[in-house]
Amino acid sequence: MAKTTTAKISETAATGDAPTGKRRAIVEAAARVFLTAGYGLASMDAIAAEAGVSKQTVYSHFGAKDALFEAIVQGKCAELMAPVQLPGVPGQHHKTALGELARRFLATIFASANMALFRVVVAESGRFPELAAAFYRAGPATAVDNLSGYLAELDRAGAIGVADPTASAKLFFAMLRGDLYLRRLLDLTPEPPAAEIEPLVRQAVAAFLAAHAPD
Amino acid sequence: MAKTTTAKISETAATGDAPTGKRRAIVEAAARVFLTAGYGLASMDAIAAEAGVSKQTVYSHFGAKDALFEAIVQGKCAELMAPVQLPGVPGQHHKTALGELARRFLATIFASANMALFRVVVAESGRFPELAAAFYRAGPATAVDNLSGYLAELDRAGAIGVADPTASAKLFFAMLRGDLYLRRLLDLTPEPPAAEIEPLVRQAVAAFLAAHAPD
DNA sequence: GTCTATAAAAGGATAGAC
DNA sequence: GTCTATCCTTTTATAGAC
Repeated sequence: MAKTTTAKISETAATGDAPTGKRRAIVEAAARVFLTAGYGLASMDAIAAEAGVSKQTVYSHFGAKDALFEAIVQGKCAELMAPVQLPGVPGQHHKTALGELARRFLATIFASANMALFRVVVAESGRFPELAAAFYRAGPATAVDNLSGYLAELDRAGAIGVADPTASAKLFFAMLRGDLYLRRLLDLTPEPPAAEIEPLVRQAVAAFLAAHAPD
Repeated sequence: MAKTTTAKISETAATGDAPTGKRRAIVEAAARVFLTAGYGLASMDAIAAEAGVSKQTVYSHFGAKDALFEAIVQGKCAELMAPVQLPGVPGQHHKTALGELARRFLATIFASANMALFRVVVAESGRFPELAAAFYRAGPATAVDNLSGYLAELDRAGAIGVADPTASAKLFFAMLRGDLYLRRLLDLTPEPPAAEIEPLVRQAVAAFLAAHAPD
């Protein structure tokens, strides 16, 4: 609809960005297809059709199926883990701060888009080891780094007792993932509402603090 | 080799078991191919070749690709989770018993064969929801059931304080999986030796007991 | 039951016009 | 840059001989 006929509007930046929006359409379509069908069963035909462009256009932009897959997954890794940052408010009590972090963490990792990404990365970890490493760095490793710094502060302040901040941070997130993470990975249960994660947060924070009493 | 020519030895039970051992060969070959390539990229040709039989023989036994996949995964689910049973020795101290259970649990879930199975089940959970459910029941659910019964006993005996045995059992296994489970899922690290899981066991048991003090 | 073809379709990738 | 049409390979599944 709305043909521009022969007039060539120069809206294309040399390398990357939206020629007419087709590249963006391809990226979004590829994300949908790859994250639902998986790498093996996703077809370039299906991606082109979903994007509303020809297959050749897809190849012009990304060259090959594996390159397109890598581009999609790398992009998703960068964007989806952003919310899991440091506790936030500086003056608040550490129990409150940990609870806040826990809620944001669980909301992020249990989100359907994030679960779909993780499933695909896990499935293709053998064929695309760099993607698995990128996912781990962008997600779990970043979360642990942030929390361990905060735990070290709390230990210095005498609020809690933490001998190995990194190990304790890993333990904290592990307690939060819990059994529900397995059920989400296996697609046995839908994205849980806030009411359902609240008991998990309480259990994990309480257990963590009990295991890290000061002194 | 060793032709039986026309003589038909009646060693074939009506439905399931080894005609000449070919069915077994197909099952083992299909397991290898499916667990390394994944469902989408695994081909019936590759399975037949790996088994050393013709493709038609594979189809004669299992009918279709998805049926073969289901048979393989169901079989693996049943066999691989067997070692994760109750603590074992009846008279021992609960701290020792939990440590023993923890070691067996981690050795089981971190085993390469088990990780490969889990990756495939996760990847295909959308297309084969029954397999995902079967895996969860045979593995995590069974482990939790066993432990929660033991925890309830310990609580009645006053050894530890457990308000919700199921929730506490889930927490225990969650602490054990920890960060290393993610790294194993993503194939970022090989099967860890006993020396590497020992600190995790100690950390988890200590934290669990600290969080479940009696009274 | 098992094998050697073969059918029928789908997939990744490319050529050439506009 | 984008499209249509096409090449070649692989794939699932089946027919028919032994």
